[in-house]
Amino acid sequence: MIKETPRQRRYFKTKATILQAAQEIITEKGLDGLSLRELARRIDYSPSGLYEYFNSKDEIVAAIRAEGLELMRNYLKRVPADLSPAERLVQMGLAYLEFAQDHPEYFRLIFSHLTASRSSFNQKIDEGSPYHLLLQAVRAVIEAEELTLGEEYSLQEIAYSFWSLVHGMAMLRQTHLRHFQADFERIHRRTLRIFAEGLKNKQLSAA
Amino acid sequence: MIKETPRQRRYFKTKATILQAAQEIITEKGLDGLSLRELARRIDYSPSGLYEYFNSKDEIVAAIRAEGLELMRNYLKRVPADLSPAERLVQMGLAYLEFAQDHPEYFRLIFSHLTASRSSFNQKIDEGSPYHLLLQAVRAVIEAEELTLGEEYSLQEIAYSFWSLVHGMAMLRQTHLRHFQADFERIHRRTLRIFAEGLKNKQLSAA
DNA sequence: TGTACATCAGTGAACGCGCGTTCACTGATGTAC
DNA sequence: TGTACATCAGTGAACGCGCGTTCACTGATGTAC
Repeated sequence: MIKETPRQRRYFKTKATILQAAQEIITEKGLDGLSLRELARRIDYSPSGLYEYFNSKDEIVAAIRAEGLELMRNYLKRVPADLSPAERLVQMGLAYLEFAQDHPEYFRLIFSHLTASRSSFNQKIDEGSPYHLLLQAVRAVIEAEELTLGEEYSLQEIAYSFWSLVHGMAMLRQTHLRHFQADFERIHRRTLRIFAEGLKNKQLSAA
Repeated sequence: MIKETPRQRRYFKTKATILQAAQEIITEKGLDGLSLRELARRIDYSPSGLYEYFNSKDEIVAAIRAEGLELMRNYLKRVPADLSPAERLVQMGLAYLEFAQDHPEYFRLIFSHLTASRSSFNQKIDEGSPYHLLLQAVRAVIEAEELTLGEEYSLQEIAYSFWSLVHGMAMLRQTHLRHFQADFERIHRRTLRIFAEGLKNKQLSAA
């Protein structure tokens, strides 16, 4: 194993400090509110000093986006494996919503700029990606019920629909319904459950 | 009827020109790309001249947002009334998606800043608002089937779910899945149909 | 262990940019008699 | 219809701001002998 020199340790520590401060600013003021000057001010640094660690502002933002994506993955992976497939799918959706609620700025950051690496259903899915986790959960429901899907409405399309549903809930809650008071948690749980139960319906492909 | 003076006519015409140019810029470069200087340049005007018609940049943006909302309403109102209630609901969702696809910048503008005027399910709904149109379509489906809803999962919650579904589809398509190739139109139609048919299921409230 | 040197981390000033808004102004348009 | 005056639409320069990035630099830290 390679030993870390003090210099390297210091380097990584500073880098982490920068990212943390940047994340705080984004949380407080949104992505538009992030400037290198303020970032430097916050950690008692000169703006030019940041260029020792990152080549541009974009690079900093990209690093934070990656952190956010990792955090989101963790929310989804935290869902227990020993639930019934349908209930697991529901919990998956709720975890997605919880992430969006707990870390709205990460959520916005991820979806405002990060474009999917795949460009069609045929391409290989990045294992461990949020979408992959979701797709597996949907697959488990289908397989548990020994359903055969209509050729048209494939597994991936169902996963996409489920994703759209929770994504829309998360987005609306953050934007248009920001000040709307309701027991969203209960509504979401009920809706997702109906969706998951609906998957068991043999007539899926007949619509 | 009050006669329009030439001065007034000219005034409204210029105002419209400004808004149109602003809308074009937003379409081309997004909201962040809109500046009063460029706007003025485009219509051969000085930036300060704009203040004859609007008190601030925000006022211009707000005017455009209102236009966008009106346009969206038109998309939804265009859905024929003589369809079966379920099919009408489906068409409503597709119209929403079509609007988002045709006018992505309007769509983003509306949902990035415009906050719902209501703050709970109990408050009165603004008639003619997109949400009101949607809610009526959902109501028609329920009534046509003579269903009684479980007390918990009310009409408005169903409308909210449907809205979330189409909203998520629209958002994902514009952001994360921007470069993803698929027959979205077909997938959307199928999914919305399943949703609408699902509403007829008596067990709705038992989930 | 001490010294000479190389590398490194961080600074401060400056560049060049575009922004929204204000304000004193002027020439054109409309109005009253 | 002509004239004197008021109103109006639009200009151009300036204010004050904050931005990302570059660059010559310096003092601190590490390295080789």
